Amino acid sequence: MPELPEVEVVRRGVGQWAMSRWINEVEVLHPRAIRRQEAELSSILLGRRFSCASRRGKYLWLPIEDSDHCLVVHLGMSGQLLMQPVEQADEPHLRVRFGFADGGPQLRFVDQRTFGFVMSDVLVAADHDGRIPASIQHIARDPLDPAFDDELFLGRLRSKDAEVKRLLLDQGLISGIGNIYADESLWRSRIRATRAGSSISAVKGRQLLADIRAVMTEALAQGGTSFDALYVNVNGESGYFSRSLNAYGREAEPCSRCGSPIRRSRFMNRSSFYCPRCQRT
DNA sequence: CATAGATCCTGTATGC
DNA sequence: TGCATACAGGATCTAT
Repeated sequence: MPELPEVEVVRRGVGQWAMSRWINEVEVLHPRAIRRQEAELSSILLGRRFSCASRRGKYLWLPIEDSDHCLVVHLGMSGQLLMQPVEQADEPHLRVRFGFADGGPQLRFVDQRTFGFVMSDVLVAADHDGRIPASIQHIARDPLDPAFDDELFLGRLRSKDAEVKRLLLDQGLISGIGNIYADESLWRSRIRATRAGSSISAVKGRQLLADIRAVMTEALAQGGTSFDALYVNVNGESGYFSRSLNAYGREAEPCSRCGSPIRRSRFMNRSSFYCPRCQRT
């Protein structure tokens, strides 16, 4: 599932291959993928160029040159942004095609489970620098953002009685974390997912934040190696299986720290993996 | 407001 | 072999 590191790899790929090229085609193959705004999408994009690729948490956006608009992209669970040659056959779950006047590789949005989307949006002033899409103003900065406010996050985390894992998954509190990196970060910090945010000490909270950054930075470093010129290689799944996971997906396998079998439990309609010995509370 | 749970979706894996 | 069910989970919505 694409989380912050995977989305960042996509951002770099799109930023390298889809910028400053005149857009002359927007073809929508599935209305759900664009939240039913086909007319807006075409009108803001045709005859224009993307100027750069930005990201906050799991959200990507591509500002449009000489415009207040942008293309917002969320990969959901199974979304992919691919750069594909024009002659390449359509993918089975191709949802939107963006073609360029230079006849070079197309930008394609492919999504099996249709939780992802691409949509047009207006850019508005952000709290500090630059502008962000209006629809993601409620998304908190992510832990790799230089402007992320550690103390603000820790204060909010420690003021809530909700379970710490749910708080990590709350994109309004800290963005970019999904089920996999939540489990991995909690494993590193030896914190049980069900613990209340208010029970986390300031010291432990800082350690958790450091572990979140460490696991994401390591994943990003590994994701970057599989990058290919014509294929923005982030389908979220293929990359991360090659990574060194300590908890996620390792039910019944020995904890790499203490040897106890990793356990799995249901939580928030999804699986949680943890070491019952290392993560006592 | 805070919190907990349901819901969207479809390909793959598993059970009988 | 065939059919039914479980599972994956990001974000949003609903109910309490």
